[in-house]
Amino acid sequence: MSMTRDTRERITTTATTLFRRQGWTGTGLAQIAAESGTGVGSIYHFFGGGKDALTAEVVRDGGRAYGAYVAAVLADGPGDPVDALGHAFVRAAEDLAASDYADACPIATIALEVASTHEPLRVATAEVFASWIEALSAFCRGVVDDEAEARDLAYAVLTMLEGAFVLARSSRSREPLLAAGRGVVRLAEGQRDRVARGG
Amino acid sequence: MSMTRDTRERITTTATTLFRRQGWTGTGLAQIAAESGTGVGSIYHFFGGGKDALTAEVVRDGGRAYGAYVAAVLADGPGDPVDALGHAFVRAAEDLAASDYADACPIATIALEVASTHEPLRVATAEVFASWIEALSAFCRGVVDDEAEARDLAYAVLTMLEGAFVLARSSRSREPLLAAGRGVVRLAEGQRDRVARGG
DNA sequence: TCCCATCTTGAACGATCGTTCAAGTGGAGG
DNA sequence: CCTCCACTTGAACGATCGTTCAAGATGGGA
Repeated sequence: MSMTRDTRERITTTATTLFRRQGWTGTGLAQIAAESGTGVGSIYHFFGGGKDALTAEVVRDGGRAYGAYVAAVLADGPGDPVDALGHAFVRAAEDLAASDYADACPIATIALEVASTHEPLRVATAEVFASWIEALSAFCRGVVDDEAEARDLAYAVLTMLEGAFVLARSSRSREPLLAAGRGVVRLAEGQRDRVARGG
Repeated sequence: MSMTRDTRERITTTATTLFRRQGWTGTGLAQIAAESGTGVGSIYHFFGGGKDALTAEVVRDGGRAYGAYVAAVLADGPGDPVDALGHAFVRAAEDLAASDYADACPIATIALEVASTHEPLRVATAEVFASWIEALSAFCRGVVDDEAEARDLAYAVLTMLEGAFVLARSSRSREPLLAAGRGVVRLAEGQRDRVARGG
């Protein structure tokens, strides 16, 4: 019974990795079980709802973990929030290249696959994105005080990160992430200047 | 024999639609054949390489068609290039909502699915993205004269569009595209100002 | 008219999909 | 020690996957 925690955790972390790299429909439960060192029956023991239930937990937990990771990168970065944003994109580029361009956003691929085909999972991904926007909006208040403008900046940061992940994985290059990072810095800097000048 | 052109075209357009909505691994040849009004054998008649060959053509043709569509939207929009960019995001939001949040980028989902699993198709998606960056860079030269800065702006525009598509389809909302559009306008305006002021 | 290349059809193949379930394992609590 | 239950195992199910192929339909050129 001491293995309970381990097995369940191995299943979710393995599923997170495989969904991220191969997509949701492209990953079978047999592969998840095999790479977790267990059998398909154990997946159904812990996740009575089958693949859907496992995926829902992977989306929620993966989303929470990745949000915490990004928050940590922003907090550990340069003190100036604009520089911290730029730094985060450089880190993202390094991390992605280090994983051989495999491990980017843990839910983006799933989100696109289920958006028009699986309503409960679509909602799960939407909730994660919404929580990220919320957290990023709060951070962006350190750049622009206006709430609506901070939220727009948060959308700009997250959409550029997600889009850059797509281009970077496709081209196996850091350049999209680095270019997006420069864009974020210019945009945030411009917003700060605009406010400082009373715009 | 007069149906030849029609059948082949019906197959590719059906595949383009289904891949875009359900993903690549999530779409079977049987469904493509059925919704094309033909049989699986006909797919193999026109695409000897099977699903891979069909997908490669869908990626290339879909990428070319979508690039042309975006170019047309930019050309038909406001004369000022910055306003045209903003207008394009509004149009993208309207188009996406009109398709019930199903039809966004024709190759993004495929790109994420194959990036780490299918090298030939990964290269095909990368070439499409590269061609879009090339075209967008040329357009952005109308905003900033410096080639490197125009290219960075092009990366910002494309990554924001792709990322906003992910968030918009997931949340079934125009807001990510509209917010990204405002961000693009602010960024491009800032770049233009910076150059005008001799920055 | 007949030929033949082009195109269509649908059955069949082995593999894998998500799911179910019966049988077994093993360690904590009485 | 024995019971009990959480946990594991792996075989089996029907459905669908991508692919192959033999056989039939079609229609313009000799």
